[in-house]
Amino acid sequence: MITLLSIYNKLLNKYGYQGWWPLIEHEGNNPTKTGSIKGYHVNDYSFPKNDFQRFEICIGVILTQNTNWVNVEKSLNNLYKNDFLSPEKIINNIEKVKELIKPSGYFNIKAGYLFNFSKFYLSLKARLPSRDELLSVKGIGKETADSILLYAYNQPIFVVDVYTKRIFNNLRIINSINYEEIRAFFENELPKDYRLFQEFHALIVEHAKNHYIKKPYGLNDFLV
DNA sequence: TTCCAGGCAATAC
DNA sequence: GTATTGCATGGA
Repeated sequence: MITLLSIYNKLLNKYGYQGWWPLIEHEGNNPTKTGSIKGYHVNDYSFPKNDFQRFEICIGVILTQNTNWVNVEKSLNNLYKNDFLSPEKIINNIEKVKELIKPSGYFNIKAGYLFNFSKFYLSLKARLPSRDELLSVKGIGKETADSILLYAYNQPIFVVDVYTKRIFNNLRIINSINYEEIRAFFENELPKDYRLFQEFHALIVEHAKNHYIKKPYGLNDFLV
């Protein structure tokens, strides 16, 4: 009997704690994996520590839509150096935002997304948003909403990305491309622990980068 | 040069 | 519900 928990443990044994979500406003306790951001916090789930870190995570989640994380780091550093990692600054000068986030691609579209989210974020007045509220913001789809809830608000919501679908369909553990169906499967099979969900999703991404980029996917996959 | 990257919205069936 | 397309930079 293959359980999701057994797969999680195999991934953890092989790749170790991933330290997600990386933060630039924090001296991490492990070396940077790629790029310039060193704020990976290995086996420490006490982040975000404050509202600044929470907002930074949300911005990073939006910028990394269909984009390499190293490119997102460049944009985050640009925003940080120019003191643009706040909703007030973002809604105040959208043209400057476009310039600063160019490295992470789709900069015209994403600047609009950051504007929409910043307006929404301010309207919350620091309270926890619901999933439906997040999904009502143009630019926030299912994966982005769930990533924000899981990593910025520590809510036990399982994030389903293209890698999750690729790996678990390939292993014949699921047979579905439906987002909500897959999310429900993981959330029902696993203990509802946000720390487990954060680590599991990060490990899925790491495993996919190693074995699920080039076809045939997962040849000799050690997970099963 | 080509391919890919921690998606989303709009559109067409 | 599912499939297709535009959005863009930068690294392998």
